[in-house]
Amino acid sequence: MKRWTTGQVSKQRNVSVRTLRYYDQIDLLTPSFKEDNGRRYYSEEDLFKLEKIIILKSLSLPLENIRDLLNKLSYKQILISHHNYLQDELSKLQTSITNTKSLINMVDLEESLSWERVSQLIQISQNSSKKWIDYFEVDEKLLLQETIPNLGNNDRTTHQYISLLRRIEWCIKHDIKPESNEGHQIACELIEISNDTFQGDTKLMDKFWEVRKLPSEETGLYPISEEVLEYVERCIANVTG
Amino acid sequence: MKRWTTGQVSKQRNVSVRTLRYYDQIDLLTPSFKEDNGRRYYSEEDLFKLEKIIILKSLSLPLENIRDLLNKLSYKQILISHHNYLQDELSKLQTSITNTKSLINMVDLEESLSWERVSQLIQISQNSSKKWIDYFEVDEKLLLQETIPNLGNNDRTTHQYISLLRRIEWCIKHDIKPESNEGHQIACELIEISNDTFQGDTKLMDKFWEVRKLPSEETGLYPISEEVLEYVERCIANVTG
DNA sequence: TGTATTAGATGACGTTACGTCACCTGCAAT
DNA sequence: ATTGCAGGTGACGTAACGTCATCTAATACA
Repeated sequence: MKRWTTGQVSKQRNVSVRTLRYYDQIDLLTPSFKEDNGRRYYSEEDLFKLEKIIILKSLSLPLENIRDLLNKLSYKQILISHHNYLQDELSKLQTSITNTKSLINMVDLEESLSWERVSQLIQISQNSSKKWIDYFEVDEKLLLQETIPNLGNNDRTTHQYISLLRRIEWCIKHDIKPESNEGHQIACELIEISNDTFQGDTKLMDKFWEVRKLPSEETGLYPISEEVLEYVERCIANVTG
Repeated sequence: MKRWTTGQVSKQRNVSVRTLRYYDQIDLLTPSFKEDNGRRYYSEEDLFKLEKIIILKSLSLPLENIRDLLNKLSYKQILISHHNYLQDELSKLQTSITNTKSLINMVDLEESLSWERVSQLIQISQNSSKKWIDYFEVDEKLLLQETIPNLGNNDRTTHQYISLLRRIEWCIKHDIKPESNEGHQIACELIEISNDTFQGDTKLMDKFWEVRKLPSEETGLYPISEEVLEYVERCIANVTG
């Protein structure tokens, strides 16, 4: 029967010798053989046990709990809970990534970050976003998912869309009416982008703007103030009406 | 101007009050206002700083290092490194998931697991010992390396860059011309490293050196003096021209 | 207005999962 | 014979807080 020393196990399983000694000390993994000279020798079974420990540890389970669990759980049970854990982490990671992308875009697009905006964005992504899409029908979803700028994207449309929002904010700040030339210009560009996005489906477009008006905590969309939304409505009404 | 107490920040950003006090204690995040009664009040700026800290911490960067470079890195640089990190985690997770799945299948199919098989599978997913610094760009590494002494960074390229810069400074001090033998040698090594770094992308390489000419407060990069830059240009021109 | 209930502050000690250090031992190799 | 490892045993150190006990000021409410 094969036996391994601490050093060999250490190299093989990428844990420190100290760790092995520690595990022995706290009675988590005691090597099957211990000779008079005090040396530790690990059996194949021990290695499996170590592997179990490593997996359970990766679930951020404290060693004390692992010790209690080790003999009660089968390898399969452990693997399955590990798998579930990984899946959880995966979805967390994915929202984290979109979130980070959004922030990067925000830094790019806004000259000065306001805490309010950033914190809104962070908050939204903390309670699992992506809810806005639930307001739509299956077939509508397909189109939207691909085309709606969600700030996590780096595409041109997103940038255009956001720079338009910035321009609107600027207009509001400088008291330039939606009925002015600038407002007209903005409306035209908005319509162009929208046509692009919704591929001429005006009904869907209207519905989208309805959803837009809901609070962003609910929809998980990039937060747009009431003022801006009103401006959009008015300048578009001015053009199309 | 808005101010937040420890409790409010704690709830908002999901960190414990103890943590905030600790960060104050170690001079990592000292609240902008501290009243006679001893209470801590955080400003908007403080919140941004906290957010930066949280992100850098997620790269498993020790708090001490975070303190040293918090002011030297822009929000965007931090976000991008974070993004790199997340991408890395994602691919690690994905392989981890696949491996776990196949292990579960193995347990299902073979009544007895052989250690050899299992260990093969697990070994693959382990060896990526990236350090936090690896999530930054080449040029940012220079800054980091300089800011945080004894970084223990094994990145050969960064070391080469720094030692070359030292050599150039030495040459300037001792009035050794870029057209000299030593200058020639330096140029050759520079070109070699650059080729390595940018993998033959000369455009990117040019841009790299262009950016270097801007003041470092603007770029947030490792400051290289005019003299050194000129030396670089001259000795490279001497070789390639 | 007085009082009860918090929210906040300050030490001080505890915690986890090891790292690190000093020093000792048995054994194979030169 | 000695030298160089690979192994061992305490003992202390560490990071990033958690968790008391105790005190004080701010706020809520009767």
